[in-house]
Amino acid sequence: MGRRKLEIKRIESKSSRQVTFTKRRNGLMKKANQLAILCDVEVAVIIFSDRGKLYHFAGPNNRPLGLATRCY
Amino acid sequence: MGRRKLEIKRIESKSSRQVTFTKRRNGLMKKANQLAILCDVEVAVIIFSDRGKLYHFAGPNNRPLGLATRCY
DNA sequence: AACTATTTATAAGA
DNA sequence: TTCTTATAAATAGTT
Repeated sequence: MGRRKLEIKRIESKSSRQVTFTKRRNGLMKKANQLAILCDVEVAVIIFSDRGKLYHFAGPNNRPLGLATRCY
Repeated sequence: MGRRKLEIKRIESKSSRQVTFTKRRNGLMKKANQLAILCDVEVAVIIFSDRGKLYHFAGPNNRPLGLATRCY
């Protein structure tokens, strides 16, 4: 989505990969949150790279989104 | 997104909620999968309703997406 | 289940 | 790296 169609394969450039990661991570979190609210379900998203981990679980009741991510 | 802007709040109509759930669940899964591939990270998505659960974890290596969902 | 009118996400660029 | 903008993609309402 954007100026040009992007082929879905690993982005070789580290800097580009980092930029795309940040943008798409935010987008995914937003979508997950919307799904949770609109459809009244609980959603958790976990993302981890091979070098680090962070995680965050869905909240106590049935609404929040959990997101975990780390990128190097 | 779509014919009209949708306010992000619980969809009251059960049938509409179900339809939206299916559409957006698929969209979220696709986005998660793209993120995993493009950015070379592992992603898991878990969705559960108050009535049922299904879950699926990220695969053994660092690529696949895990998705779990159930909607009533 | 399909179809589009629109909205949203986002790839490049600035 | 934060903002902009052209374009691709997702999807709300409809058929």
